[in-house]
Amino acid sequence: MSAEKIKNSAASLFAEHGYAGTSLAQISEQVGIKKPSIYAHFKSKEHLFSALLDDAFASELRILYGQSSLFELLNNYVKRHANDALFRFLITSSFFPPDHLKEDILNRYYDYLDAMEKKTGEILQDGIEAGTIRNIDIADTAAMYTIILDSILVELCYGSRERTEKRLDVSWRFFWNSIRKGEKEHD
Amino acid sequence: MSAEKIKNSAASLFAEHGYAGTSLAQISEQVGIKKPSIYAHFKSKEHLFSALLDDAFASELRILYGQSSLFELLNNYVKRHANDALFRFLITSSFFPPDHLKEDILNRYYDYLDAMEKKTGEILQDGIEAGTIRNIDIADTAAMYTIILDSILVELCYGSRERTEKRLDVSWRFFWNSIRKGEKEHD
DNA sequence: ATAAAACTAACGAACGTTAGGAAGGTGTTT
DNA sequence: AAACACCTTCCTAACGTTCGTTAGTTTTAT
Repeated sequence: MSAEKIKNSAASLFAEHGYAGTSLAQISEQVGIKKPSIYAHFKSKEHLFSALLDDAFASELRILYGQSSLFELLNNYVKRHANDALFRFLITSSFFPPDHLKEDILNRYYDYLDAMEKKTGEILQDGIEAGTIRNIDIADTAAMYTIILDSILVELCYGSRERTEKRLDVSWRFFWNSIRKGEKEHD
Repeated sequence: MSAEKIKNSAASLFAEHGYAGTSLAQISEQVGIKKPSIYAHFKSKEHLFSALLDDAFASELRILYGQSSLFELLNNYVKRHANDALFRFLITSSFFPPDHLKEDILNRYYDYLDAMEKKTGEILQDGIEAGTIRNIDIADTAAMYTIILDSILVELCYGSRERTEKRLDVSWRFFWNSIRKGEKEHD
């Protein structure tokens, strides 16, 4: 299916150069078709972008709900960033949305964050009940987890793998050290 | 001076719409001159952008070196974001640089981060010697501080003041709680 | 008088988009 | 089985607009 090829190319190009910085000519060239052929599959540049957004948010939610470990979820983001153009597209578009979709994207992103804080809260609650996590304030801790996640996403944007891994290591040690159960809470 | 007016308008437009998303027509219109008049002050769109970058990095370093409190430095970022277009321009351009300057910006941004981690390390060292901070690993802690800073910058990008303040509050409590001296380290 | 800073006019290139038609496959009617 | 209409997908050609930029000229200030 050529529509899928268009989506793939568009996702990686939008992710790298942004909405305004990506032309239909670039996309069609990467796919190997002529520029107007895109219109056989998508009504406009905006519609193509919106279709990608739908895919990206849906995919992200699916992955989120399949996760049950806070560390693995973080790790999952790092791993996917290298190969998943749709994921990179989503990060870029959330950080830097085109004008006409700013509000829409923001709302959907906040919805996603809410879903994630809810999910995070559930995992924390499980940990408390299982006795592996101290009796922390769940809302605050979930918020702190989101903070760490965002900082990981930032580092992913800059593209240095080693910096990201280091950041993941440091932030997780701080975070885990703050919530884990144990007689000695700092090393 | 009209060159300054151009810089101001360009900074806020670049910050909001990005390099590719901002046209010289928009800039000149906001300044109140005709489009070609920009060329009396800047050789090209790229040169205008580069001039802004120089200003922004210089300004940021100056502010960084004038700071002596880790919390105040964070707070300073939040406060400036509302009024300082050059600062917003710097964040946007660092997160999402135009292609032809990607490498240059990245290097300068890393230099800035290094300067900040160094400065952070000094402040932490002072705190340890003064007895207000525990005997933590300075490099790790400075890295963690940068993580928190980045997450604040992310939230600033999304523009919700209250979310930013909440994030500042939560992250600082976690951070400070992890490094401050005190018989009881968690509430 | 001289130089800087603004203007009008226009350039070629690139943009997103539309019109109109050719090629190929699918299913229905004779 | 052959002929038909139909729809999808791709094409070429071209549209109007906007882009960054240049040339040449006039205004403004020193």
